[in-house]
Amino acid sequence: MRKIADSTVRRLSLYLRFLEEFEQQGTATVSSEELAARGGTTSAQVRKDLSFFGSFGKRGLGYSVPELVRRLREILGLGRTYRVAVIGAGKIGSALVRYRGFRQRGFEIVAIFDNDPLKIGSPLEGLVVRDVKQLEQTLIGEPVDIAVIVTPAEAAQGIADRVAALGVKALLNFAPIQVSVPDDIVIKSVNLALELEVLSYALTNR
Amino acid sequence: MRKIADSTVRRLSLYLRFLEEFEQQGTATVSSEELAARGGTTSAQVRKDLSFFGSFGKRGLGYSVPELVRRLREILGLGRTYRVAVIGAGKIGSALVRYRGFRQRGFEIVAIFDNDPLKIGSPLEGLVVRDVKQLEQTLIGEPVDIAVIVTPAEAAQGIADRVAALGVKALLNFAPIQVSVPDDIVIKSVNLALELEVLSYALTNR
DNA sequence: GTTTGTGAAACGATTCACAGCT
DNA sequence: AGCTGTGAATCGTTTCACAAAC
Repeated sequence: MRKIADSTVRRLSLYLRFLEEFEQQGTATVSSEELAARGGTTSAQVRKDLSFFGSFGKRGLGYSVPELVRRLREILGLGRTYRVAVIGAGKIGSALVRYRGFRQRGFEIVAIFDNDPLKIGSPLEGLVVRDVKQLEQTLIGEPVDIAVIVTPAEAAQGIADRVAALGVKALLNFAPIQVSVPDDIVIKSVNLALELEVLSYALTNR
Repeated sequence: MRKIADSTVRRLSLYLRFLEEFEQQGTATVSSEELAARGGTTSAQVRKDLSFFGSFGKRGLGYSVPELVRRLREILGLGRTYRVAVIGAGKIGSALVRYRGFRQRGFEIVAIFDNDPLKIGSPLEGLVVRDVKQLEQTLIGEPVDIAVIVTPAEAAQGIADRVAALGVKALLNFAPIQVSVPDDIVIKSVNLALELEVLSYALTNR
């Protein structure tokens, strides 16, 4: 499949969210214009984004909401559930495990790890915090699709290397550090400090 | 000042992080090549990014680490502290308040709000959770620079409107929804569901 | 008449490549 | 000799504009 820009995929995910709202309201069809208004983009952008994957609309009419929802779910690979491991049971890690949004969208957290003896063994949302030393032995038996790294900066690269060696193909990194992984592994980073500095820049230069 | 691309600002923030490491190690100078290797980009990109703001290097030599740190801090507006209000004392909101990284980088959380009577009045990291009804009366007396929205999706737009009306010029939104604000207000969103769907897409299309 | 789908044009960001300084 | 700073070239993304479908 042709290479699709990250920005396009992100917008598709947004469109899907809006379409789900429209579906709930019982709206039958939607135009690229309406979708664009909702997402802060242009109708041409919406049509171009969709056109990479096919022709889902009817000229003069727009898009069938249920059909486009179905197609976008398919494109984004949301027809299945993903098994997720969280590494790090600190503030953000445990907040993520408790967060309902994950499971709701098909991402099931199946294990959480930490290296702090005070945390290891304690219960967390139906799971038990495991010793990160058991990462390999746990994930070999019960592989996961996605690893979420929520460790301090110093530990993040080491964990990334270990989960990569285990064959995990997707990482979501919350550690405030640049983590490098082999080409065949996809990694997305959420870097709070960086977002704040972008705001700081914007506040400063006006 | 000329419009600088968001991607450029984000890289500057990364460079700063690396330079701080170099500084701690006592490294005196660094080349664009070294900085690029550390950040997963190219030396031309590093030089171009910096060139928007001036000429900070010495040909044949590279960049003075302490000087470039100073310049980047200045460019990013990190010479001051920012007052931050967090709206929403749920899982993620309270994790943010407890997170040390904020204050370390000059972002001081001065108030946290919620609408849940069970949470209102309870202590959190030296603060007391306030009733979100008191948002206006609190922030008029003690204005903040940045509001962090950590409410459920339904409440996010309303909160954004209220803080915008209070003159807050920067928002960081964690609610899984597209929030719209007037042009003169800068907003950055961290959307977990969206990041997961980008991973899902990448896992599906390989 | 309305709205899609899409080549072509415009725009923006990255990479190249080299002159100029140390 | 080494490395920066920067115009020029390239590459990628967004916007335009219109023919085709309904």
